[in-house]
Amino acid sequence: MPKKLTSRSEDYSKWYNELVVRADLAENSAVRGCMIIKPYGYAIWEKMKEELDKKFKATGHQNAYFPLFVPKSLFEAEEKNAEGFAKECAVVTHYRLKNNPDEAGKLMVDPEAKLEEELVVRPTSEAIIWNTYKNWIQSYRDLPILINQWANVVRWEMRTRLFLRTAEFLWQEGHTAHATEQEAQDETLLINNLYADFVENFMAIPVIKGVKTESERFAGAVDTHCIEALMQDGKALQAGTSHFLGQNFAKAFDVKFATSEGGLDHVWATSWGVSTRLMGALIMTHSDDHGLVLPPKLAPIQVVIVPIYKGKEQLEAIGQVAQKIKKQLLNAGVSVKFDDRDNVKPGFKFNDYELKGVPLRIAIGPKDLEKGQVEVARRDTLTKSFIPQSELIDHITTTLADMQDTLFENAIRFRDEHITPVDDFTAFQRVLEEKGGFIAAHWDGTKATEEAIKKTTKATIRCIPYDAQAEEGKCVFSGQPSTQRVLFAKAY
RNA sequence: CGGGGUGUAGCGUAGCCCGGUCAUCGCGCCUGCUUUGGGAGCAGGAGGUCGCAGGUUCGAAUCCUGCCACCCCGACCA
Repeated sequence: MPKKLTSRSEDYSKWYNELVVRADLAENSAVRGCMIIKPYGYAIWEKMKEELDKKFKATGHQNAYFPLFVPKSLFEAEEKNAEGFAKECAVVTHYRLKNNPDEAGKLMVDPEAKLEEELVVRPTSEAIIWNTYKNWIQSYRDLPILINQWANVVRWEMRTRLFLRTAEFLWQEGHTAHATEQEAQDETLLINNLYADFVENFMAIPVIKGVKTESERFAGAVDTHCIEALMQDGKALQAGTSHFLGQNFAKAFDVKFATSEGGLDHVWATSWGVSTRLMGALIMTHSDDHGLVLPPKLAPIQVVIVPIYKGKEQLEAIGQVAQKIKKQLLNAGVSVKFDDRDNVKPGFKFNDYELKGVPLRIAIGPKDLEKGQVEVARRDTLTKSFIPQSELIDHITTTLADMQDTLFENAIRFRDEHITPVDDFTAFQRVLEEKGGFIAAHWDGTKATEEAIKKTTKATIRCIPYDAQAEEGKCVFSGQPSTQRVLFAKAY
């Protein structure tokens, strides 16, 4: 755990924000609660998009795009969904500005240009998409529809935080329509497992797969499946969700299809999404006091080559070797940058690439040229070693693979050490206060208990894990009988 | 919307209690030379309506009033 994160959450907050800014990932925009994702940060997002897209397509999904604006009447069609998001909607009411007659050079909203019907800026796209699906679906032959869209959405949150909760954020949202309940249930599970696979094996962030309780469920869903991650400060982060929507939206938007048996039925639906929030998870899972640590699979730059030289002649000699190495690495499928900038010193570059989380750094100086070696530094362990140039490519590829595994293993170890089984409420509060992390405790299954625990401890039920084992016990709060443990935590 | 805090150069800050050559310092930026194996050194330089608007005073970054913005803690949330 980074040493700057050891005391109060306030320090963590400061550390996190500073890290984000200094690692050149993002900054706050002039627009309240919005975020400017800088090129280096966006490159990471693009790597994530690319990998997710591959997975979606491999499972039969297609990309499409739907409008940013949702007419209010459509938005309110599915009552629970509308109610759940109503408090955080940006709304377009006018379509024109005009010159302000009272103040030269200033504009005002033209009262003549009031929209007949307000447009909601999508906080999520179920409404506009289901209104469209209505026209696309007549027969069971039109099903399933398996569509994903990459988009921005707006949720007017009270308090925002870079990557974790911004007023506008980027995400993908999948919206599928199926002929049978079973098929929709299978889809929900398929995607939640796909998310888990992506987050664990690509981002090296361990997650717990599970189902949300009723009060944590997506507005309008029958069931919400999720993946929950644990951050270094002991708080949980919902990293992705996959919802089984039942026939709620089909009924709200009157989407019926002719079944193969000649009947008429409402279609079954799912929706699912992950967002730029995952980048927040990335930062808070792997980073240390030296900056970001990126798992090699999603690092935009996997290897950086830094020359150490005096004068042009040395730079040229080193440059030749560096270019050769660069070419070999590129051929081996490794992304490389040769940083021959002359206006900053090597020490500056070392620190800069550590801050940016570049997995491996190769330094080449005159001494190395003589010995036919290079210095290789590893970001995660901050260790250095000298490698003969002849063995370099092998060394790099195996080390990158090893880093990916090691980061994941370390994160799993941390996570597992922070899952604490607890059987009485005093211990519950103490563990939450002193240690943080997940608490595995019995729960009587009632909303009232969940509410009461949240009120007294700020901890919520993160999920009922898929792999929760049947076990007789008593609710940690009410003492009522319970059949399995659920996971509690303070969450972002 | 409740409670607390902060607004001084691109960023981070000193000064405010106790009004008067106080607009301080660091980072960054520009120019030049020297540097380059872990965030360079020296010299010179540019950059400010002290959040905004009133008020008190001979005089306000400093005191008073109002407003605005941001941050933190609650409620809400991917």
